[in-house]
Amino acid sequence: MKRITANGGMRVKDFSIKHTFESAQPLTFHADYNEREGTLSYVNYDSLIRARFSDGAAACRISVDPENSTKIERELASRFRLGDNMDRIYQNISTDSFMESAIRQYRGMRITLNDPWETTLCFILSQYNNVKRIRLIVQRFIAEFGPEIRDGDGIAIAKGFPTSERLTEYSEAEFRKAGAGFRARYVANAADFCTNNLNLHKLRGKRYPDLKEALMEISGVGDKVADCIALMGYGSMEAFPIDVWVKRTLEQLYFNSREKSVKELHRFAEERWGDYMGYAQQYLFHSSRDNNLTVIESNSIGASG
DNA sequence: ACCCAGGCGGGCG
DNA sequence: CGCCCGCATGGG
Repeated sequence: MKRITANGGMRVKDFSIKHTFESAQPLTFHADYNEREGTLSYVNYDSLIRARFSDGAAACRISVDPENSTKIERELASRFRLGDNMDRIYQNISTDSFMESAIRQYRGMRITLNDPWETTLCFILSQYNNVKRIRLIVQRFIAEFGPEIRDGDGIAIAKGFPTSERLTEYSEAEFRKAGAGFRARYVANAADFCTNNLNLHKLRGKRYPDLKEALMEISGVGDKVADCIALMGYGSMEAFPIDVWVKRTLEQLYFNSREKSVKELHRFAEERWGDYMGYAQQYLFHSSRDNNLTVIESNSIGASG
């Protein structure tokens, strides 16, 4: 699955940087990806991670700076879950023609594994919001509240993701000015709570139900956001975040467009996709959203043209 | 102009 | 438990 080649690069089967980056995960909100060049850069804690990717039918080729290739490759392997057994995952979530075509269209899209606080902040900002604007706000947070990242000579090269501790030094009004809107209060509460009351790193290793319960103690983190944090901040594959897109799609595909409660949909997902429901959710979410956006765009082009 | 977005807390019955 | 409401703000 992962092979080290002679020049130090990696080849990874069933991995697509494009589909992963575009699937509205925390990385999407703050990383810088140039599709034409195949370059990705983002800050992980205090270091700037840069890599070049080329998606291919057989595998994705990844090359990094040989200087500290071991460290960067370890970070990429963790962040993109390069160790996942995609054959087994695809086999388990290919339950019907919709899932089969989603896998065909977005093959290689991975669930990412991100820092728990980074994930928490991103998804608090995501509520009742759209992807483009979430990205805008997250990037403002980094620019205005994030730490300066410096190279070996002390020269500033980037800004990093602001820790909860750092954010306690700013006020709700400042978060509002950065575009957080009504979520500004949740951000202020969460930053304080996760700095003084709840150590997110100590939740690692907790079972999914306990993890979710603990996360929901944070004001501004409800059922859906807690599932997002469990999935993308802790790697709990039993988490199945149900947002407006997933809800609509599940109802249309499997319930003849009849309204179902989130609780019923959770039960349905657990029964249908079991241990890999988190992955099933990401393919449902991304394919329904991406195809819908494509339709809207082509419609508006046709109407205005 | 109107509608929507990876929802949540709070108030109500 | 379920239902309903307000919420800030940029883009289609």
